[in-house]
Amino acid sequence: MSVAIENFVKAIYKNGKSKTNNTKPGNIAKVLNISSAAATDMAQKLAAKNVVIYEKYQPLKLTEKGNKMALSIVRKHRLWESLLFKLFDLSLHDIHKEAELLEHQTSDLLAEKISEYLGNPKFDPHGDPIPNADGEITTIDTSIPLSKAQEGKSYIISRLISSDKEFFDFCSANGLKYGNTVTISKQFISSKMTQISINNNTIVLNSDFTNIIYVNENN
Amino acid sequence: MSVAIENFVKAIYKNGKSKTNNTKPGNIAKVLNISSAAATDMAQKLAAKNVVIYEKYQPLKLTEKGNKMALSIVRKHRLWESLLFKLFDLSLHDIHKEAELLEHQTSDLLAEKISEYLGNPKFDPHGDPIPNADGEITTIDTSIPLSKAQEGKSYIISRLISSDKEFFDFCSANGLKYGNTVTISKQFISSKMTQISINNNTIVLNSDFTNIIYVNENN
DNA sequence: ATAAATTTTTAAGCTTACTTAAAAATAATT
DNA sequence: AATTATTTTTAAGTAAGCTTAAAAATTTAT
Ligand SMILES: [Mn+2]
Ligand SMILES: [Mn+2]
Ligand SMILES: [Mn+2]
Ligand SMILES: [Mn+2]
Repeated sequence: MSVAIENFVKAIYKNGKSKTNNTKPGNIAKVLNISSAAATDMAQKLAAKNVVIYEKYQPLKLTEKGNKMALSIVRKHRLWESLLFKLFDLSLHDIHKEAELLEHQTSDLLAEKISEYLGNPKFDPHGDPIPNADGEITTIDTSIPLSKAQEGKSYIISRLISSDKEFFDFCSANGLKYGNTVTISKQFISSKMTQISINNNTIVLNSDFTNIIYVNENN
Repeated sequence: MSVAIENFVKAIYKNGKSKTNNTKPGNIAKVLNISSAAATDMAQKLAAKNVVIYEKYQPLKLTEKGNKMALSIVRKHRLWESLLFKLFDLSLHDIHKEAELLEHQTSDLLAEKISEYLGNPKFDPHGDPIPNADGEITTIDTSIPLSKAQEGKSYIISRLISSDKEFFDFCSANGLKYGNTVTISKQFISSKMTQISINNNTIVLNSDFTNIIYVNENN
């Protein structure tokens, strides 16, 4: 399967999981920066290959085969991110960009070696779960967005759901990183802002940020 | 530049260096497993891009630009081989196969990070020199093939010039590996065989092998 | 030097992955 | 419910990177 197909299938998978949940060709096209026409075309070709279920004007769905494909690519992506993050001094944004390419040129054997080397990690540096070699995600995600965290409580950062450079730069500059502890000092309900305390600093975040920073309770 | 172009340019570079020294389209085609027609076609396109000098029926030559390209890809290939060999339990044949793909999806930034992580190595696990970031090979290769080594002398293995799985399997099974010491017990001139001693074992190698195993004098 | 064999080039055609422009269907608004 | 706006699909076309088959040039052998 080509790089174009792999990215297409992965985009359907990811958009199916995200809360917008829009897997129509037009949306996939937007994500991949191609025309809707190209996306429709690809969808029809993948339907013939039994990777996608295509019905005119309907959202795209992955077949069992398509789902396996997507999870295999996601696994490779997240393993690469984990390895690059561990070995090199690179930002979350940079490792994501590199992994976006490397994921398509990685044999199953190499993926196993990377996983083994890292001690078969269950999460990547963004906090995203890494599917196992059978394409299964066994972990259960109990995390909530910062916007829903309780005032006064302490949490551990579990996910940074983004691929935006500026966001990651901001996070990195302020200690907002997987595994670090934050305390919610105030939730400004009407203005949808959240005031947190991290590393003895106080930061007020708007909802753009508090909706993509996920945390787990700190027990 | 596409993967096809990068592999093409690299093939011209490598064939220009090898002793057969045949960079005509037909030979490049054979190396890349494509038709001669495809190779001629590509040569003409790359001439238009100022990467290759193309004259009908003549060997292909790289321009300065093409040479830089080739060295950049070779650098990435050899850095990947070095990294994979260091981190994982993979054969020389396997790391070569993986590097053949990864080399095309590696930013200059990532290449720098890999190089730095490895302590800016000058040779890869096959003993091939790694060009620096400016595309220069600064080391001088003083090694000679085992077939030309002197009876009774001791040498250090410096290069294994091949990409054949069976060859690497044989080498690995017999301790024939970059950096190891061999002693030449006998050169059978007329039959072109060489008897060596390595790890207290005696092995007789034919010229297929002694021409691709290179060594340096052990001072 | 000629003829035969081999290699290279040209020509025509295919698939993949795109594009833009128009037509058709769906979704939103009044 | 009808109109309008938006989205999706179809249609036609392009570039890259291949293929095979035939023509042209070079190389080798006689
Ligand atoms: Mn990522
Ligand atoms: Mn990708
Ligand atoms: Mn190699
Ligand atoms: Mn390659």
